[in-house]
Amino acid sequence: MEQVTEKKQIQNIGDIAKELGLSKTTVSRAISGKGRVSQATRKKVQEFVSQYHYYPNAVARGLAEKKTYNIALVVPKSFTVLDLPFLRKSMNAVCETAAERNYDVLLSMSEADEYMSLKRILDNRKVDGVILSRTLLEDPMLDLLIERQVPFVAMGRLKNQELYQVDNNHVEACQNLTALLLLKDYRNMALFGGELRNIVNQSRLEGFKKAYAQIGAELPSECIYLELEHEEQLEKAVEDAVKKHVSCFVCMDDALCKMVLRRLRVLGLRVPDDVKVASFFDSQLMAENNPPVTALHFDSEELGRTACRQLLDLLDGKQVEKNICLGYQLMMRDSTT
Amino acid sequence: MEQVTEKKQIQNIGDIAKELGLSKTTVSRAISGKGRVSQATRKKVQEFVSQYHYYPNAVARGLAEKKTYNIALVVPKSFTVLDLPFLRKSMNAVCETAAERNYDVLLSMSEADEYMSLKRILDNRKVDGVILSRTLLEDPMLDLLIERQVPFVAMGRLKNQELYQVDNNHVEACQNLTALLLLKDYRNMALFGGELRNIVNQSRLEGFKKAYAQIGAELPSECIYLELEHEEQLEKAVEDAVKKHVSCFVCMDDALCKMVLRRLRVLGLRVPDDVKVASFFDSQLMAENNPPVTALHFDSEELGRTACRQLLDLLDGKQVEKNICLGYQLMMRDSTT
DNA sequence: CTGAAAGCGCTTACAG
DNA sequence: CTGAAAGCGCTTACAG
Repeated sequence: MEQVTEKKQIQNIGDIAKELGLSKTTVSRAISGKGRVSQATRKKVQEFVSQYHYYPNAVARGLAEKKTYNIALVVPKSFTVLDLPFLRKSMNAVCETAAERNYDVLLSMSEADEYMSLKRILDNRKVDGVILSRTLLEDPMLDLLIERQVPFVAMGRLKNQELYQVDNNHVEACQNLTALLLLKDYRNMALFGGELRNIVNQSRLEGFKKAYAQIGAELPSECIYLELEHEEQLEKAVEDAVKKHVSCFVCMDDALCKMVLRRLRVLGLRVPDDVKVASFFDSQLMAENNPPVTALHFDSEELGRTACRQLLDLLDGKQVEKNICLGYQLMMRDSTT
Repeated sequence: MEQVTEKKQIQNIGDIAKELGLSKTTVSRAISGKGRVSQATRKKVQEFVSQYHYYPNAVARGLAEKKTYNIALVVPKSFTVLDLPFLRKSMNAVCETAAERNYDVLLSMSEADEYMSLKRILDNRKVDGVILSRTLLEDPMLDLLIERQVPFVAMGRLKNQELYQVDNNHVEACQNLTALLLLKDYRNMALFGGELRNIVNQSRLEGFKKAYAQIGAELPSECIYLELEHEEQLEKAVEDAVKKHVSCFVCMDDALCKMVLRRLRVLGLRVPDDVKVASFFDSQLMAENNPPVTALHFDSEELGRTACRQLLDLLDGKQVEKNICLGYQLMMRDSTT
């Protein structure tokens, strides 16, 4: 009476075992590749599996192995418009690298000092490890991760060098760009920077200072404007710098740089004829500006890929370098000629 | 000899049952709230649980219930710079809404016509449902989702109205903005649009046309430039429009609008004195432009929140509206005065 | 109201 | 090389 002519529904290894007259154990081993199974049996199982498009239930496997095959990627909830291409590219690279090793990425979007989203994920035991997309001084999330003993990797420099981290060499990059500008004899420089709570801004400041030390020039401390967040603060800083006859405006990132450029335009100062402009962070907007802006470029895909590999290797129990340092490019453009 | 004075490690409901002299069944029921448990027992369990910061293993629960408490969020891998704030905000809203209901979000980044990332996630049975962040005509991902019978919701209009989708009323929004411009007597209009494969661009075109029909004016078919992707194509289109004495440049999105503005500047045409400009998609860049650009604004957080609720309700077996339509705002700014 | 038992779909000692 | 059995940490009929 029943119609059983349809293609059998294969839901789990039990079904396969029944069809093939094997035990679940053997089927499991043939699929996973772990444990010894005869060539013939393995081939039989594998052919069956691919014929029926069977994929083992990753959740069940995880439960048995006490793993989840998921990692969490923590990204800032709010970000300036201009930082996003960088973030997106590194997210892309993380996802791709994870997928290559059959891991999935859980998204945790949170603001600074807010880690409930990550806490929920850890409480629910949904991930094997975590990737942090930026680093802050005194980040409560770090304490949470350390307390829970969850393996994690930070994209960006961390205060504690014993923690896993991967970063571009911002210090050296900023030092080199600053030194080049000094060598071009752009001596009246000003530096515009954001929150020093972002460790990357500390690195940038450090690089800037090192260039002066290297060249043997005196640091223009009165022209270093930091903790700039709002447009008004920046406008005041730019005006102050103009009063001090600054002729080379160095910005810590592209968002600040965009505001500086806008302000200079309002003040009627032309780039590069009247003043020079450079940025410690590149983006499409820097390249597209008229004139194009000299900037430091970082490969965000490489950053994401490296961080993800580092974490997955760590999860696999491999020996992993704690402190990986990546390179940078100096994009010399018209704004500093 | 042994030191057992430390706080006991509570790993699972078995441990709790042992400590409290109850069965795992009762503990499970007390925690989940399902099934009858006496007030006293429930209280005892709950107090124990919160004292020991115990959280049930979501993966194990999922396996038993045949659920994962995960959803996948599919976002485009490559996106123009300017689209991102919109995407990020809706992603944010999806994550928050999911978290409120104790669901997590798996990130699937993929290009058009490429669905391996999603396929992997579905094959591995890692999610209960899927949210699509944009809609395309003839999207192979849709076929995959339908074939696999995975519940999903699209942010954006779908050709098949029987599928779950939530969208802003782009047609009406574009119609209204166009009509307002026509009523202001900006009759020499041109429309600049991207790929019609993006369904939202179809809606925009439809709205534009409807406004002409509504006002009873003749559609300037020769000034409708579509499928513009590369800057050169757009430049040619702008020049052609200028030749045809177009005085109001309407752009389908902010990215195109930015290019149009740049081109008009190069051609020495001032906004709004010489020509007017409007965009069917708002962003920070439109508001910050000099002059600020009239544009249609959509609440991306509302979009994400609504899509996520729709999906989670669907997964809960609730009755869900198939076709949700959200509003819009007309941001009338200096570029059209 | 409570519990023993079976089950979710896997893995993995252990024994043969 | 292969398999029966126990286990991962939960849920949920079923019985009392």
